[in-house]
Amino acid sequence: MLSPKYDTKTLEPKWNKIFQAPFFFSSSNTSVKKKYSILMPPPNATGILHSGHALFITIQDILIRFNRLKGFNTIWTPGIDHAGIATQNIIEKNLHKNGITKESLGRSLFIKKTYDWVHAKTSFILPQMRNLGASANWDKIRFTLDHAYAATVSSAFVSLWNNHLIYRGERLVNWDSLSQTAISDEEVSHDPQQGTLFYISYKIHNSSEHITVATTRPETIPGDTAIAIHPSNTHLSHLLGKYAIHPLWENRLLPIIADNYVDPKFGSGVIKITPAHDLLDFEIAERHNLQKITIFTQTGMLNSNCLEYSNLDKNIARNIILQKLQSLKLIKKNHSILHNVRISSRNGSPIELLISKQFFLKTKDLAINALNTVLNNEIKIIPSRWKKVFEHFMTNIQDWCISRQLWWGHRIPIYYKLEDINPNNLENLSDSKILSIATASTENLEKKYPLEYRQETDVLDTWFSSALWPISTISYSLSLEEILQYYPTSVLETGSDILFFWVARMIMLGTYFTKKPPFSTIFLHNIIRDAYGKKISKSIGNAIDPFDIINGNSLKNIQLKLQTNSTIDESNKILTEYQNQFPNGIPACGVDGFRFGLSTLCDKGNSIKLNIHHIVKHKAFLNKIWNASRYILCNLNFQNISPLYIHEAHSRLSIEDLFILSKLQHCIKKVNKNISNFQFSKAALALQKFFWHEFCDWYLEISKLKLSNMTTKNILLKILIDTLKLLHPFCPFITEEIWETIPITVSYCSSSYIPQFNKKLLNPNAEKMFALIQNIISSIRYTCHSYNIQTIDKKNINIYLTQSLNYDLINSCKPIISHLTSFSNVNIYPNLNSLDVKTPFIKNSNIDYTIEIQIDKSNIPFEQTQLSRQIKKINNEISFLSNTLNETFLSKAPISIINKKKEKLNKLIYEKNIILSKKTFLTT
RNA sequence: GGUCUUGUAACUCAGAGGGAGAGUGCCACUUUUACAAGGUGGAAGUCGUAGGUUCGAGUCCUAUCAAGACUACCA
Repeated sequence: MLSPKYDTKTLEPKWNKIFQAPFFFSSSNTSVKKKYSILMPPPNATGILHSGHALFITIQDILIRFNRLKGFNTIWTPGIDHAGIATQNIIEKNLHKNGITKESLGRSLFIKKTYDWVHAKTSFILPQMRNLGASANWDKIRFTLDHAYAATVSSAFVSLWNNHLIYRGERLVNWDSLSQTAISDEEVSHDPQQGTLFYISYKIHNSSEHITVATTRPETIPGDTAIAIHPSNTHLSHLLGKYAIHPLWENRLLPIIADNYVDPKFGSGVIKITPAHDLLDFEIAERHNLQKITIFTQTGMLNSNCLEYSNLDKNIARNIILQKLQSLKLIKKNHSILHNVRISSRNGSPIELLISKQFFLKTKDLAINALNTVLNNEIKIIPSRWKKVFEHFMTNIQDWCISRQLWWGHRIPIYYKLEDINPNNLENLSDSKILSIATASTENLEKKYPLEYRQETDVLDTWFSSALWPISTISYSLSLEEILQYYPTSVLETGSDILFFWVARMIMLGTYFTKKPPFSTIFLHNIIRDAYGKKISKSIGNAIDPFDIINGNSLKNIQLKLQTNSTIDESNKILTEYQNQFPNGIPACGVDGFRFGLSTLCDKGNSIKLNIHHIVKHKAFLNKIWNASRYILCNLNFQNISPLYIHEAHSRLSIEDLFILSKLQHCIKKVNKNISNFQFSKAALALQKFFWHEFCDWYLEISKLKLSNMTTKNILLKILIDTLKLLHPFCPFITEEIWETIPITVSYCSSSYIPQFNKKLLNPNAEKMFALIQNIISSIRYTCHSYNIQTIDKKNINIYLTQSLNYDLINSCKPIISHLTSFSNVNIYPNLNSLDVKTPFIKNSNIDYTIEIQIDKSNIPFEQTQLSRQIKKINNEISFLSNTLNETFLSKAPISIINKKKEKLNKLIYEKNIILSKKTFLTT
C-alpha cells in the first residue's frame, strides 16, 4: 500500500539501492534484440556535478529508458575524462601551496599523486550521477587514462603517424604561459578588453622624415623586423624600399614594405611587423622573407634577444619601453581602444603566439570525410541549424596541434633513437633530423631498450583521447567484431559548446579508423542558464546546484554557499530573489521532480532557463500521480481484476470510458513521437495534460460514481499502468514505487514494455460527445459563479437541447452532470418547447443547449447587465464576421471556409436571438 | 565584419495561412474522505516595429529594431 504522503527522501534512496544491483541495466552482447546505444560524455576528472551534467543525464536517461521499454538492447557507456590541463593545474596549485614544484617531485610521483587525487574526486561525482537515476552500463565505466584506453590511444597515434597524418614541426602556436603549454586554436577565446593604442614615430634611415606606427603592444617592439603600409597608400609609398630606424636600437634597420593586409584607415595606416608573435605578421614575414625574432620565453618573460630588456616580465618590460620611448619623445599620441584579446578558455590567461616544435594532426582530408557524413545525412544533426555551423568549421579547419607540454596525459608514443644524439638536445634538432630518428610504437621502446631509445616527453591533447571515445569505450575488452556490433552508436547527445572540441573530432577519427561515422544522430541540447537567462558563471555565482533542488536547502545554507562563491553585491541580489520566491527555503523536489521539471524546460528555445520555481510547480504533478494512484489502488478489489481486454468490449463501454481510452491513445502517440524527435518538453507536457487534466479531472472524478463497475476499475488500472510506463523514462523512482504496489504487475516498471498505440481505441465521436458534456458542465459552473449561486442553493437545473443531439446519451450522463456541478436534480429535455417562463430562472444559452437554473428569487437588474454584456460581445463578433464575408472573399475563398464562416454567423445570430428574448422576458 | 537563432499574456513557451493557446503568476470562490503540492471560475495579448504578397497574415516575403549564439579580425 502506498504511504499517504509522497516522500522522495525515503523512496528514492530505496530504489537507488535496488538499481545498483549488477543485473540492472546491463546489456547483453548476445542479445538478438536491436541495439540502442549512447556514448555518455565523460565529465572532467576535476568536476563536481553541476546542472549541465544533470541535464545531459536526464536527457540521455530518458532516451535510454524509453528505448529499453521499447524492447531495445540498450547500451550507455559512462566514464571520466582525465582533463589534462585542468587537472594538472589544480594539482600543481595544491603542490605550490606546500612549497613543492612538480619538478622536485618528479614525473612518475607527480602522476601517481594526480591519479590518487582523481580517484578521490571521481568517487564523489560518479555516485552522484547514479543517484540521478542514470541507468547506464556502470559495469563498463571508462577512464580516459587507464591502460586499456591508453592502448587504443597509442595504436591510433601510431597508425596516424605511419600514414603521415601526424607530423612534428616548428610552427607558430598558441602558448599558454600560465600552464606553460601549447594549446589548440579551439581552446583560445577572444575577450573584448579596453586597451591603449600608441602612435610611435620612427625615423627614416638617411632621411629627415618620420613614419608613425600605431600599436597596442609596445612590449613587442624588440621583436619587430619590418614596417608595413598598404600598397595603395600614396602618402607613404615613396618610403617603400627604404628603412626605418628601430626606436630602441638605432643600429637595427626595419625595411618598409607594402602588404594588402594593412588597413590604411586604421590607426596611422602603418603597422609594425612582429613575425614571431602574431599570426598575420608571420604570414607577411613569409611573403616578404623577413627575419623572425622570438622575444618571449615560455613563462612570459622577455628573452635574451631583447638585450637590456631581457629577463623582464612582459608587463614590466612594457612600461619600461614606454618610458624609454617617452623620454625619446617618440610617442606622438595615444587613445584608448576596445580590442579583442586572445585568452585561454581554460584559465583566462592571455595567449601569446610562440614559434615552437609541436605535433600536428593533418585535418584537411579527415575533415572532408567527416563533413561528407553530415552532408549526405549519414549523420543527422538536430537541431538542423548546427549543420551549417559544422560545415563552416569543417571547411575552415586548420591542422590540430595535439602535443601538450604537460605530464598529466597520454605520453606521445614516439621514440627517438639515441645513437650519436645527445638526449638532452632533442629540442634543437631540425624537423628532418627528428623524422629520421623518430619511431612511433605501441610498445614502450624506452622501457625495453633504455639505452637506445628515449620517449617523447610531451603528452597528447586531452581531446585527442576524447576523440577516440566511441572506439575506446567499445573496444575496451572486446574483439573487433564485437566493436562493430556496437559501432556506430545510435545517438550522440551533448551541448553545442563542444561541437568542435569533441563531436567533430570524434567524427573525423571515428570515420577514419572504422570507415563508418561513430553515430547516426547528434542531438545538441541547449545550454543551461539561470532563471533570468544569464550565463551560468563562477564569477557571478549564479550556478545552481541540482542537489539544492533535489534535496531542498535552507536559505541559510544557500547564503553560505553564495558568500563563498560570489561577490557581496551579486550574492545579496541572488539571495533576495531566493527570499522572495522561497521564504522557507527551496523545497525538496526529489530526483524525479527535478528530472520531470527539467524535461518540461527542454524545448526549442535558445537556452534552458533553470527556474527553480518552475521545477517546484511541476513536481506537484508527481504528487498528483501519487494521490491518484492511492485512490485507484485503495478502491480496487484485485481478486476480481482480470487482464484488460478492453477493446473487445466496446459495446459495454460508457461515453467517458471511450473518451479516456481515446485520449490515452493520443497521449501514447505524442509521447512516442516527441521523445523520438527530442522534444522532451512536449512529451512531458502531453503526459501531464492527459493524466492530470483529462484523466484525474474528469474520468477519475466520474469513476467515484461507478466504483462497483468492473469495467471502470479495469480502465482505471489500465490508465494507471500505461501512464506509469510512459512516465518512467522521466521519473524512474516514483513509477517503480507505484508499480511495486500494484498487485497484478510483475518485475519492474523499467523492464516492462511501453504501451502501444492502438488505433481501434481512437474514438473521435466519443471525444466530441464527451466534449459536449464537459461544455455543459463548464457553462453550468460558470453561470453559478457569475450569479454567485451557493452550493446549498444548487437544487434544480433544466437542460434543453436545441438540436438533434443524442438525447439518450446526454440523458444518461445526468448523474455525471449532477456529480460534477453539485445540482441535486438535473432534468434534460430534448427540445426547447418546455422552457419555463414563470418561475425565476437563470438561463445560459448557446446553439446546442439552454440551461435553466432555478433560484428562489431573481436579481433582475444584475441579470440584465449580464445579458447586455453578452449581447455587446456577440454583436462585435457578428459585425466582424459579416465584414469578412464580402464579395471578394465569397468569390475567392475555398467553399469549406465560406461554409464554416456562414455556419458560425448563423450560430451567433441564433444565440443573440435567445439572449434577446430572455431580455425581453425579464423586462416584461 | 560574416553566419545563424529568437522576439506571442507579468514569466516560461506552444501555435507555421482561415478571428489567440497552455502552464506558472494574479483575482475571486472553495477545506467535498486520492490530492490545499488540491478543486472551480475569471481577468489578462496592436503576436517587436514598418511595409509587401493574399479574399484573408503570429504564420509567407522585404526592411528595420532588440536580444542571444557561433565565427573571423581589430596592428
